[in-house]
Amino acid sequence: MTMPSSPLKSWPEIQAAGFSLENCPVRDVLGHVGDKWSTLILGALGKRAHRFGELRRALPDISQRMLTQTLRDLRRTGLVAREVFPTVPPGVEYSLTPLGRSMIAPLAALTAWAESNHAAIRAARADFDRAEEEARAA
Amino acid sequence: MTMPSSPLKSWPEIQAAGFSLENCPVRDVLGHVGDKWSTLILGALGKRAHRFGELRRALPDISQRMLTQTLRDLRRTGLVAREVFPTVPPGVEYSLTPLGRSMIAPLAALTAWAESNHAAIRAARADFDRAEEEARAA
DNA sequence: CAGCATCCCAGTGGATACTG
DNA sequence: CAGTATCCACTGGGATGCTG
Repeated sequence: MTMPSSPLKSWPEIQAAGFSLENCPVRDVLGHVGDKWSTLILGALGKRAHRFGELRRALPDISQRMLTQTLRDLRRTGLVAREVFPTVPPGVEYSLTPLGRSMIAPLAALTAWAESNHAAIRAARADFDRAEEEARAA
Repeated sequence: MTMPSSPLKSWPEIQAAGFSLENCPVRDVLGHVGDKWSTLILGALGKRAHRFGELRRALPDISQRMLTQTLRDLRRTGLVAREVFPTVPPGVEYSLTPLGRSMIAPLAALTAWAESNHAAIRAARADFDRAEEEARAA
């Protein structure tokens, strides 16, 4: 997702206008949720702690740049913990913090919703695209 | 958020690796969640149906380009309905579909989580940034 | 009023190469 | 092994102007 570096000024008005959108943290969280990789990483770490390389293998399509960066972001938000083992070769283990674990439930609720409604969503998409196609033909 | 136009091939492995991430619809939904504007629009429409212009006013910072585009996307996913009133001047009303309404609950669960934990998140960020600052100083 | 088209820049994220 | 650094292509999204 695209999070603006400069804070939006008018969110107070926005949230007043409609929803439970706090100043920033909500956006931060939703940013992670919408992020292509964050949820995948959170999911993997939800199962068990992973080493860096394990995560790479678990998420075949992620570049190490994105993995590093996303992990950094998740750590910064307090969702993921990093532990370094001063062995040779060095090992680094990532795991969910208590905060991160507490997020799994609501996140899972959303993905569960998505899964149980994915038929409807696919149908809606198909309908929409078909209707659009017809419109273009006319 | 950034959704890839070309589907990822290896998600089967990815989801096998860790989480309940269906082929695509879940990503579609999470994309909307992470999107800068979708949740705001969903929230506004969750309160009541809005006209195009009302939405613009409710979301002061959105450009009409993004509003149009996001609404289109939400309609395509089946979350939002559009009704045209052939009046003069023409009026268009947007509202949540039943599917859209059913999504509000899990979405609200997540934003609720974010809100009740935003203190922890802010603290984590501050800690992280401070530690980083120290590291740079050293 | 609602919304499409064009232009354009900043930021995101991939590939690759290098380090502790 | 676990990153960091550089380069670069792509696109998300803002501003502006036009149409039904």
